[in-house]
Order: sequence, then structure tokens, then C-alpha cells
Amino acid sequence: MNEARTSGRSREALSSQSEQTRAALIRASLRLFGQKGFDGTSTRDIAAAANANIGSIAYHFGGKEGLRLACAGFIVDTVQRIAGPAIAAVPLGDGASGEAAAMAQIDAIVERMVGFIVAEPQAGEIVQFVLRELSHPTAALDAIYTGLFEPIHRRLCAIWAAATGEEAEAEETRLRVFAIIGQVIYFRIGREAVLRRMGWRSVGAAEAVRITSVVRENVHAIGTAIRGRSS
Amino acid sequence: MNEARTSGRSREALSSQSEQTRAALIRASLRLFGQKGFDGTSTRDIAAAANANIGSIAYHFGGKEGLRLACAGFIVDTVQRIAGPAIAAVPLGDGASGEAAAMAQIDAIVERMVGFIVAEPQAGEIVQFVLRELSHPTAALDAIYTGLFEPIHRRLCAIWAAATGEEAEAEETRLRVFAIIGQVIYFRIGREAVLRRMGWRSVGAAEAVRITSVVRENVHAIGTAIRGRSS
DNA sequence: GTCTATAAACAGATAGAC
DNA sequence: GTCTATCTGTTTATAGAC
Repeated sequence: MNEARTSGRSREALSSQSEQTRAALIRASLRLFGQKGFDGTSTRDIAAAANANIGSIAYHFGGKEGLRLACAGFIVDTVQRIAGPAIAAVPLGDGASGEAAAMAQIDAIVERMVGFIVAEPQAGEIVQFVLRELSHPTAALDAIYTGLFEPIHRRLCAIWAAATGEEAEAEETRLRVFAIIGQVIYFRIGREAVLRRMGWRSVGAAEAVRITSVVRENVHAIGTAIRGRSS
Repeated sequence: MNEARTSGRSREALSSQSEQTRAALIRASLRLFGQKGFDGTSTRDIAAAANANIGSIAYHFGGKEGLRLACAGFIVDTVQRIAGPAIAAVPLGDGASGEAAAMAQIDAIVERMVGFIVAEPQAGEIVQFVLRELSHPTAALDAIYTGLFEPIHRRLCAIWAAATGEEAEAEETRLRVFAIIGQVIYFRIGREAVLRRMGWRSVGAAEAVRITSVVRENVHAIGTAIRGRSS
């Protein structure tokens, strides 16, 4: 079996034609895998969409499966770059002022999450790709879980804990953060149903604002109720 | 093109071998479509799983596409039978007592939803199937949306309105009900991530109880906050 | 109604010319 | 590195035997 050129390549060659073809193939396959699924996408379609030839897939990635793994790597890099700053640790005070600051950070995160996941076109491909991987785990999911899901969820739990006084790694907290994420994700997954039920033609910036407003209110309500339990 | 035997069949022939083959094909294809996707599933696999032969698919459903539509019909029937009683209209009093009764019905619905969607094995196939249809709408989605999504969502909005005093068909209410559904659905869609993060080996009855507890608390918190706005 | 054989198209992988 | 030609296996659909 030929070894694909997936590692050890020099960083100076980023704009060589080889790297351009490589990048174009990843972009095209991420889009097509997201739209039509891994099995539903042929290597011929990918090559055509990337303006490359079929043989280049075997050359760069060893085969179709290698392309899937490369997509996972691209997703990890992309989302880390976008989500990283938003969920970075910010200095939080103690007691009530710390809780308020943490809740403000949660507000900002919800707004960014909705903006990216729901309204950003590129997020559609990524979410669909991840969704399919979740339903049929491969090595690509391992990369996405370890590089993205786990660290982000853990960080969100910590922020939620700072905002409510709950323990960050408590089972209840972890489940609650999943439920909160679900509120947002569903607007992408069930987009078609949302469009029909809301009578919207698309979900753009204006619709994202409406969704953000509702989700933020929900999250506040949950946080307030949790905080109120301990008093 | 041959017309498939998809309509006009007599109801008395339910246990004939023809109907048995037909039912077996639908069950098998729903499971396989859910697991591996429509494109990822071959008619040979379906026929083998249903203990039928390949030709019978063309005979009963006209082809693979007809099988997809038949799956959608099966889903509408199944979910209507399960969800129907739970969301049926119950006599609600006026004022505060009516709100409490409506919230109690919401509690019961959340519990049933989590129990079915998250813990019931058959729900996995159905959710995965619907999920894939949502991301790539065909005529099968039209059937599911019209027969299931729209009426159930509308009914949930009405119950939520009775519990909170909001207007049932207000944009905000419709979005809020979507967000609440998202909380539950995510535990099925993101099951693999949930399993890993929670350290669970599977999601059974015991885990469903934990999830129900968290989601119910969230929903109560949201409902209470909404009700509190008007005072 | 069921099952088999086969057709026609398409898949991914690969060898080799350039 | 790129591109073409081709191999091998698999796909859905269908015609026809039983």
C-alpha cells in the first residue's frame, strides 16, 4: 500500500500547486460528504468539484478513506480557530460578581455559537459531516472527539460551573451542558423543519438574532433556577 | 414504468405472505437506511436482511426510491401511534390551575420523549432516518413533515402556551418549542459523544432517568421564567 | 408472487504515459 | 505531480422461468 502524503510535508510549500490541489480536494470532499454522505459521494465527483483528477486522490490521501480523515483534521483546525478565543479562560472574580461575569461569557458564547452554527454557510458542511460521523463512528470521529468535542465541552462545563456554583465535572452539569448545546445544534440539524414551520426562506443573520434571543433567554432561565436552588 | 403495489391493497390481506414480505422489506430497509444511509445501503443487503429476494423490491415498491417513501409512511404511522396519546388534548382548567395542569402534561411528554427517543432501540433507526432526510429533503420528508412534525410541533406549542400564558403561534413560542425539542434530540444524535463524555457504555433506562431529570428541570426553569415575565 | 440471470452503469483503485 | 486508460468488483433495474 502506498503511503499517502499526509504528514511530514514542509510548511513552506503551502502555496505550491501540490498544496493547492490538496486543499481543494479537502474543501470539495468536506462539502460533498456533508451534502450527500460519504457513500453517496464518488471520487469522480470530488475530483471534478476540486478541478483535479481522480488519480490525485490516491496520490495525496492514499484513497477515499484518507480523504475522510483529512476532512476531520481540517474541521478540528477550523473550529478550534473560531471557537478557541470565545471559550478561552477569562479572569473571573469571586462570588456574585464572578457568577455575573461567567454568565456574560456564556451569553457571548451562545451568540457566537448560534451565529456560526446556524447562519454560517460553511458550518452546514461541517455539522453535517460531524453528524454523519457521530452516527457511524470511524477514526475520523476519534480525531474530532478528542480534538474538539471533549476539550470544548469540558471548558463549557467549567464556565457553567462558575456561573451557577455547580461542580464542573458533576454528572448533572455535564448533562446540562449537552442539553444546552442541543438547543443550538437542533436549529442546524432540523433546519428544514424550522424553515417550514417558521415560514422562513432561509436562516440568515436576521433569523439568527431571533434564535439567539430565545436560546439566551432559556439559558438564563436555567442558570437562574440552578443558582436559586442553593439559597 | 411499472406501478408499485403501494396503494389500494386490501386490509384483509395483512397476514398474507405478500404483506409479510412487504413489511419485512420496510423494517429491514428502515434499519439499514438509518444505520448506513440510503446510498450506503444496497438493495441486496435489504433483500438479504428481509429474507426476501432482490426482485421483490421492484415488485412491491417499484424500486429503491419507493422503499424510502414506504419507510416514511411506516414512521408516520408508528410515531403517531406512540406520541398521539401523550400529546392528546386534556381538559385544562383556567388560570393558575390550568397552567399547572399544562405543565404537568409537559412533564409527562418530556419523560415519554426521552424514554422513546433516547432509550428505545427502534427509535434509533427512525431518528437516524429522519435526520438524513432532513439534511437532504425528498418526498419522504414531505410525508414526515406534514404527517408528524407539523401537527406535533403545533400541539406542543399549544400546550406550552397553556402552561406559560404565551401565545401558541407566536414566533417566539415556536422557536422555544424547537429549542426544547433540541435538548432531547441531541442525546440521540450526539449519543456517541455523550457516551464517551459521560463514561457510559450505553444509554438504557437508568441513563434515560438521569437525562429526563436534567431536561425536565431545564424546561421547568424556562417555563417559570416566562410566566414570571408577565407579573 | 417468487426467484434467477443478466444487462448497463458506476464504483474505487492503479499502472503507466507525460 | 498530473492525467488518462483500464481493471475488477458492485450497483440498480429488469426480463423471464417457475
